[in-house]
Amino acid sequence: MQTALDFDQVFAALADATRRDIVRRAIAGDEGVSELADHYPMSFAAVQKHIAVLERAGLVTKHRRGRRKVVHTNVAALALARRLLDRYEELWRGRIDRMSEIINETEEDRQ
Amino acid sequence: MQTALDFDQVFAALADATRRDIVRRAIAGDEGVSELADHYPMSFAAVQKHIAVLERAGLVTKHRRGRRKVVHTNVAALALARRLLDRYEELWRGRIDRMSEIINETEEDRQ
DNA sequence: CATTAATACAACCGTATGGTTGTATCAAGC
DNA sequence: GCTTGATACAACCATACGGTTGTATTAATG
Repeated sequence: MQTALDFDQVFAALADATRRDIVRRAIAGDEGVSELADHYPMSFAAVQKHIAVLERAGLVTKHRRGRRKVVHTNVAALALARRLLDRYEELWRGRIDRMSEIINETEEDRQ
Repeated sequence: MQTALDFDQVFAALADATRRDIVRRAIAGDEGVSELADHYPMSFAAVQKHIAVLERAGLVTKHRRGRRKVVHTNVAALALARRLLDRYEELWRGRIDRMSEIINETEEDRQ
């Protein structure tokens, strides 16, 4: 059920084009691991590992659906990552007064 | 002058707490490399390398200011990263019709 | 219940990453 | 123009990462 979201893991997971593409495809949430794997020019096991990275980061989840395991993007995790970037921008625009208090590595945020 | 923004590099750069903290501090844009380095429990060279990673990703720039080189966050790059996440969320909310056309790895976006 | 499609996991390999120390360059200031 | 504060860069090390192949587990289905 994923505890605290770890920005290190989230951003590291997003730092790979294949994984971002998996995230995008898994938004639809209708493909299993091997179906996803078919889209990429690498082994099934490699894609499986990519999905595992995304899963550990909390960006996707797997749900058994018949004999497959369907991969589903966790939009909440994406939203949290986006909000961190938002706050940097707000900081820049000067909307926030006390810099130090706001972003003290919000690693302890819960989703 | 930084050409195309590479999401791999941007997200990889953000996948480290020290670097995110540097990004945050460099929003103020008033600290040089060694001043930044003082905040972290690692060698000056290590921080220098972190800044180099951020610079290569286009997230910060350095400008000579007196005898120091002041580090300055490039908010535009942050905004582009945020926009990618935005689009995933929009995709999820079903606001966009033809999935395939929209996010085909927008790596070729210019800033 | 035996088969087999689908997924998981382990071992391995080359390269990248994050840190270190040491040396070199650069530009202010005396 | 020499000194020195500030930054850059190279070499090195341990560990993590992205890929491979091979084997094991799981659970629908005939």
